[in-house]
Amino acid sequence: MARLVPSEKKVNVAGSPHHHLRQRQQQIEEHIARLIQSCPNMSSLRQVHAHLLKLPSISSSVYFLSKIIGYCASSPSGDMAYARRIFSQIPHPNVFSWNSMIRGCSKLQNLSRESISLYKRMLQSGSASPNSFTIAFALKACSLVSGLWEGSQIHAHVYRFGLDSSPFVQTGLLNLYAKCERIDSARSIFDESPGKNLVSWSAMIGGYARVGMVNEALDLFREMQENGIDPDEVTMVSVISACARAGALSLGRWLHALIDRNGIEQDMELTTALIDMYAKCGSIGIARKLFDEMPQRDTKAWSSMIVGLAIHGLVEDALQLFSQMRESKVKPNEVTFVGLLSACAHRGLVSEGRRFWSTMRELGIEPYMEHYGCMVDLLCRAGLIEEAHSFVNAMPVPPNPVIWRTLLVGCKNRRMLAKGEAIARQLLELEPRNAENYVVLSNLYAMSSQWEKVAGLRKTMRDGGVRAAAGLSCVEIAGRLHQFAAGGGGGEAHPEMEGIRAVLKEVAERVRLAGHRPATAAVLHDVGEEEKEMALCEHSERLAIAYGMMKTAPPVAIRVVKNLRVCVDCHEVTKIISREFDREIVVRDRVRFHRFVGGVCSCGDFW
DNA sequence: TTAGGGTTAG
Repeated sequence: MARLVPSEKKVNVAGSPHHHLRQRQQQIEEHIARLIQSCPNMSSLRQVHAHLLKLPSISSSVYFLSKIIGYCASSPSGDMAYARRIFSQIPHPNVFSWNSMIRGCSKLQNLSRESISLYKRMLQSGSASPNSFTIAFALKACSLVSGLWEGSQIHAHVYRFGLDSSPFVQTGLLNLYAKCERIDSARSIFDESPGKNLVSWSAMIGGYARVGMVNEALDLFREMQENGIDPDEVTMVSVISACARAGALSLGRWLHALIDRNGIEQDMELTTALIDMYAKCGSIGIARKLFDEMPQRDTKAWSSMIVGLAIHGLVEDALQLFSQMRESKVKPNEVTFVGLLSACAHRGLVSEGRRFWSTMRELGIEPYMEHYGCMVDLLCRAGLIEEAHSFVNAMPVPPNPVIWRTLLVGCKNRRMLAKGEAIARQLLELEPRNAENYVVLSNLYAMSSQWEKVAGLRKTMRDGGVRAAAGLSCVEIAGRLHQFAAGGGGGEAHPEMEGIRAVLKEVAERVRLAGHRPATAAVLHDVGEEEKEMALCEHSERLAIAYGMMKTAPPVAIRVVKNLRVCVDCHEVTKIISREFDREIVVRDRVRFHRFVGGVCSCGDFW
């Protein structure tokens, strides 16, 4: 179109030849834009491109070529390789051409790096100055790859180019810092934004939810409404997922009611978040109902339901759901297989697990650390420690601490002292500051009555300033979360501790009469048997359960969320409580659910 | 041509 463009020096007066020329040019541009936008897919775009190439005055126009790049960048079927070829033919790209390239690459995880380097090239070339679009797209790319360093540089450019007042730029920066877990920086951007809108509030709430700052997310959600801003489906996804993490069922139910009351659209993302929330808060039945009623389900919807069933020990249902997923032609992804493999591990289904491993490879899904972790866990739980160890040694990527710790736990459970020590050496070399590693090894020593080694480990931890994480359990009573720390300690004691101790005493007596003998080996302290029994009785979940017994009556279920795994003794005792006191007790530990009814646990004592 | 959202081993 270059030949059609009038010289800037000439005056563009209405009625003059230049004015007509300009009008004609606009008509052509609009026609081309419509033609490109109406393309249903890439092949028809290619046809349009080929057709227009016959007109040399148009085919070399920056406007026309940029429109084609814009199509590739925004259409779901867009082909960025095609866009790249066209872009390379533009000698002097304008800001729109650069933006389209940066945008197209920023939308795809595997091209995010290219998006950032295009942004750098744009600055170096000096052919165009970035505008708010450029910055928004480049920041998006940085947030996708957690590129904090590159993002900070763009943050500096924002001031240099005077773009700091753009709400799109502000939200882009907020989101970048939130995705890079720099939540304080994100909050500063948020606090300093003069025109907060629904998008910025939602981005901040989502940032808190993602890093597990659940209370902050929920507080901000309330504050947003107090500021007269109504949440939409995107905001709700963030608060619902915060509830899922916290295990806050009644709050989650209240939010679900709010969605219905406000007529917020329940799209696929929101329904999936609700399914995940109900599953993680112990109401797997409601989760399943929501799933069954979905008009359409994508990979994430299927995966979240499979994972939900798996953490509830409903392994057969999870596997059956996977068959249905295959029948419905929805493609499983990496996460689906994490769910399936962990389901198999929790039920000891070794051959099924191996089969899924092969299926995954056949579908062209390359296993990553989580999948290896599941396989090691699967083999260890089935007692195949040697095979698990060989599997780890044959991994094409270096095993991470989780993998070694899984193996170590396997050794501990089978009381394999020598092998456990050897693995612990590798683990502690890789991760010397994680208290959990010492605790597992210490338990292995305690189970083998190696008290001197237990004492030695405790000294190493003390000298190195490594502190074990406190066991914490929450129980929700009338919509409020009450937290308990192991031993009743860890800060301020609960105001009703006296009553709780009385319940615990009664529980201990009934449990003893039921013939239970405490499994004291789970206690790592080098102390007498009686003290060990005492220590067990004050594990955080026992305090939480006792409080639940105190404050509620059957048939209300006692729902406990714990930050660590349940120990063998607590598991046994909770089974007995559920029978002797006729209480339904649902415990979510760090990994999965245990539902105790009538003296039986849903995990089948395999966890 | 712009911003915010759902599933992931122990």
